[in-house]
Amino acid sequence: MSTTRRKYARRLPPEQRREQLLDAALSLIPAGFDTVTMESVAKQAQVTKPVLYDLFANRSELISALLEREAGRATEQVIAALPTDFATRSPDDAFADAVRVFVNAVVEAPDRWRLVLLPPEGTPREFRAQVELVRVGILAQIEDLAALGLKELGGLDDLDSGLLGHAMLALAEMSGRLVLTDPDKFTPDRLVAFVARIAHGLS
Amino acid sequence: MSTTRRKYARRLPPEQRREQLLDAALSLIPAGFDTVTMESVAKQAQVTKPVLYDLFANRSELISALLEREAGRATEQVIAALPTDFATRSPDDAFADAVRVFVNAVVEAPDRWRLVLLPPEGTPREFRAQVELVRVGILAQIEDLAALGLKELGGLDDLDSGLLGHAMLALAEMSGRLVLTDPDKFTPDRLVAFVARIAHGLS
DNA sequence: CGCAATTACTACGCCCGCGTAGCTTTGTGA
DNA sequence: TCACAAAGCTACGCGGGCGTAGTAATTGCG
Repeated sequence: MSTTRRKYARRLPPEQRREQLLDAALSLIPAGFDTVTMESVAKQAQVTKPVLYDLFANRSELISALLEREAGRATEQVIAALPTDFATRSPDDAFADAVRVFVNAVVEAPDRWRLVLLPPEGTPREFRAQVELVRVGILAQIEDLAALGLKELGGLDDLDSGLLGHAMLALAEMSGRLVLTDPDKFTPDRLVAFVARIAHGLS
Repeated sequence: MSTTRRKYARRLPPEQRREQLLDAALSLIPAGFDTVTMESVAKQAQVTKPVLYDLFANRSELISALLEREAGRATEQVIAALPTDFATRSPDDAFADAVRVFVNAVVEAPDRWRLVLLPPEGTPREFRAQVELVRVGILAQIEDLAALGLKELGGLDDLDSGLLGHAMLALAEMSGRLVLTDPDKFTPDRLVAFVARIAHGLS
């Protein structure tokens, strides 16, 4: 019973192998994080475990590296969405625009954003912490912007500025989720129009 | 080396044992769902595995029973929060009141609601599905109410009624999350005042 | 063309959670 | 009081994911 030897996988330099392994892992996530085992990733990448262990010390490191990569890319997209000026537009238009850019980012990289907005089963604590961290950063920026906007508009002293940022973020996230779960019904345009209407109602 | 025999646990009728085991499981959840193993639950309840297996066929059934119990209790609380009439109050007041009742429910059973609003690591697909189902039901009710409210107020044709319900739910959930994570800063009163202000702004 | 470095593979051992077979204690009612 | 049903317990086998020690194929460079 000569155990048939497996065909050698194509040799790859570590850099490339690393990316390929992360891609393999990413592709498994939709089925739930628990299915992202060292075994399954190796299999998915058509490679054996020791190869995986050459590049990532253990499961934790693999997951961590994967999430770092994706979170980084996601963050960049959000940063791009945040308005920085009120010179040209009124604050509520600025908010609507930010939501527009954000929703478009979601539409363009749905898999990535599903990870953030609708995390699958078994999402590691670590990742949620990372997302939360980014969220807090974003929130701070939104709050600054909101404060600026309020000052510019004036006379909205009855609006709780400490909650406004949270609400804006909540609405943006709601929009992102809706466009992910039901893109036909909830188009970017429709969502943006709605949040614009809400923002407008406030002033 | 006579293996010292463990002291017999107090004998309990199945009904009672069942509840106790579910309580034990519930108490483990904050540390993440993965830590809710048959072993850990048995240990927590000061009982051995076969006892557990007498009452729950397998891990899946245990978790399922636990979630069913908690989801049921949570649902009752929400149903109670929903307004049913507009006779006495204006629609935006009705919404604010609903949020008030809801936030109070969260404050009164934080562990339960943390499970729903801030699910811990390893939350089973099954539970998320269950929550989602309830959510959809609630959403439908909210949408009905919102439609009714809009009709009553009249002249708000520019407001996207298909999104209003989602937004209301999103704000309510945001409120629940905030009161869970930072109860000192975000008191029920403050949260309610804020959503009331938003609702008011719309009309 | 052959050899050394690099990359990949085989084959284990370990641990831990699941689930079960079969025995032991408790405590109630006849 | 004691028998026997109900409730618990011990002790194991299985499977699967983790991580590693040692070996084999590939490939590029002289």
